[in-house]
Amino acid sequence: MTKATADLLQGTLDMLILKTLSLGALHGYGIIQRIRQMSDEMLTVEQGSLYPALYRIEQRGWVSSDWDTNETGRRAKFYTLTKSGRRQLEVEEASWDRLVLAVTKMRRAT
Amino acid sequence: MTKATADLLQGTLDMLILKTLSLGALHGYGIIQRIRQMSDEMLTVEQGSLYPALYRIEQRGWVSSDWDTNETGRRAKFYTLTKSGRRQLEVEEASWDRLVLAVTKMRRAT
DNA sequence: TTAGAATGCCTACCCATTCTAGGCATGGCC
DNA sequence: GGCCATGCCTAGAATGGGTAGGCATTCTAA
Repeated sequence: MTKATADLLQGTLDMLILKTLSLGALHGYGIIQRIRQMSDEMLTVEQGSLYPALYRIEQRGWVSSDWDTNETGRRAKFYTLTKSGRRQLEVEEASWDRLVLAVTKMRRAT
Repeated sequence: MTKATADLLQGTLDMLILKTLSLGALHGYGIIQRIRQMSDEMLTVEQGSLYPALYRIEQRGWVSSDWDTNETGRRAKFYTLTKSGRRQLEVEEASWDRLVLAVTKMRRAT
């Protein structure tokens, strides 16, 4: 049984959430869908991973949330990236790049 | 206090170990050094991460080990990549590539 | 010569994060 | 009415990397 999507590596989810929100405020369920489509269906985030992650991220001040109504008239909790969240996104992208670079070096080594 | 090296993402260590051993058998302490130098000092694996990882990896049949003597005459436990380990390395490199690709797509998305 | 650094292996415990597997409510559609 | 999609949430398991020790041997510098 081949999985359609790879498991995330631990530590990447925050970056993906912050990146998603950097394109505009969104509610949890929508974040999952947006990550799927932005990654061409390669990444799937489980609800059981997302909601605790959102909680953590909000505690750290990287997002703020408000209950609102979406375009179809349903209540949903919208998350907005804060200034500090935007900085955090840069930090996480930088260390992601750093790791990818390091692994690339390793892969090339002989 | 800035860290000289980033923490690894959970799930990358096995790949790094297997990759290192794909260049030739080596003992634990040497694996740590080789990972450091192959990554241009960007990656540091702690002993407390490495030895349990080697144990796991050996249990899974990806490496085999033998006590031997190194070039300086000291006893050390040398790990050798098995056939199955070589396949596993390919698998892990493929899913690493897949993840990097997916994240790259996400980063480019608007 | 002797202290300490480097080499070498190992373990117990901590900690963070993701996944599995549920639960619940509402709304749209057949 | 029944089912699926949308929407939020939680408890607990599993994973795996880090911290912080312990131990023995060899090399090196004061």
